[in-house]
Amino acid sequence: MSAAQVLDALGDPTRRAIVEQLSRGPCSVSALAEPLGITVTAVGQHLRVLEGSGVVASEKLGRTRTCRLEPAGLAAAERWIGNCRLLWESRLDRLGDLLD
Amino acid sequence: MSAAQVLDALGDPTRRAIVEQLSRGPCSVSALAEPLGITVTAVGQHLRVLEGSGVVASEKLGRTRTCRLEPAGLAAAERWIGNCRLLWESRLDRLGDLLD
DNA sequence: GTAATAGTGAAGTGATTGCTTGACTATTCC
DNA sequence: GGAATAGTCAAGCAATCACTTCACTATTAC
Repeated sequence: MSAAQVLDALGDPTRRAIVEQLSRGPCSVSALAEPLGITVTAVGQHLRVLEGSGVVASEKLGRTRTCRLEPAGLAAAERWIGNCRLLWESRLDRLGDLLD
Repeated sequence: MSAAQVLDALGDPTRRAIVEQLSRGPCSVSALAEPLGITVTAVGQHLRVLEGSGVVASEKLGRTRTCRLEPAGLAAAERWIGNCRLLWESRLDRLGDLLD
């Protein structure tokens, strides 16, 4: 669940659409595929990436797999981006202090 | 400077390394290329993507181009991820309330 | 002026990737 | 039992992508 894996996973528009859909609630594979206009096979491939990065979790009950968001995965990416931004902004702050 | 463009840009390990380097301070193109072990041409191509997404800004003085981080671009991606996560977490909270 | 430095542009290449089809394996419903 | 449903696996394909080399244009240094 490294930030690198998560950002790799979020670097694709279809996977972002899946994440957006899952943020509104758990979902089956075919329910994810339908609004995207792609096959369930394609969704399965994206899910493998999303699960591998820790952004999504799923479990199969009977013949349907239910997918849900894994907030900790998203949080890892948020921290990476936030850290870069804050590092830079603190530099800006120090520069501001120097100018005062 | 849409979140989609920023996440597309951050979906590549080399571009993330460039962002990490720039978070420690402004940098020339060749100074970015050296630790990465790639050509300045390759860095220039990545910079075009990063600038197009609003994560990086640069200006050319004389013959050297100085690149710096643009915090607003990173913030846009943070907001997108945070929004997905919070939407889902608030659902979890409501579920918790129901169970009480 | 000449030489070295910093970067840009065009073209090519090999690898990756997002997606499809077709065949197959459970599971549920009648 | 048989038919429909939900998903998985293996191959294959077209497009994108990250990177290179080579040629070229400023700018700076001697």
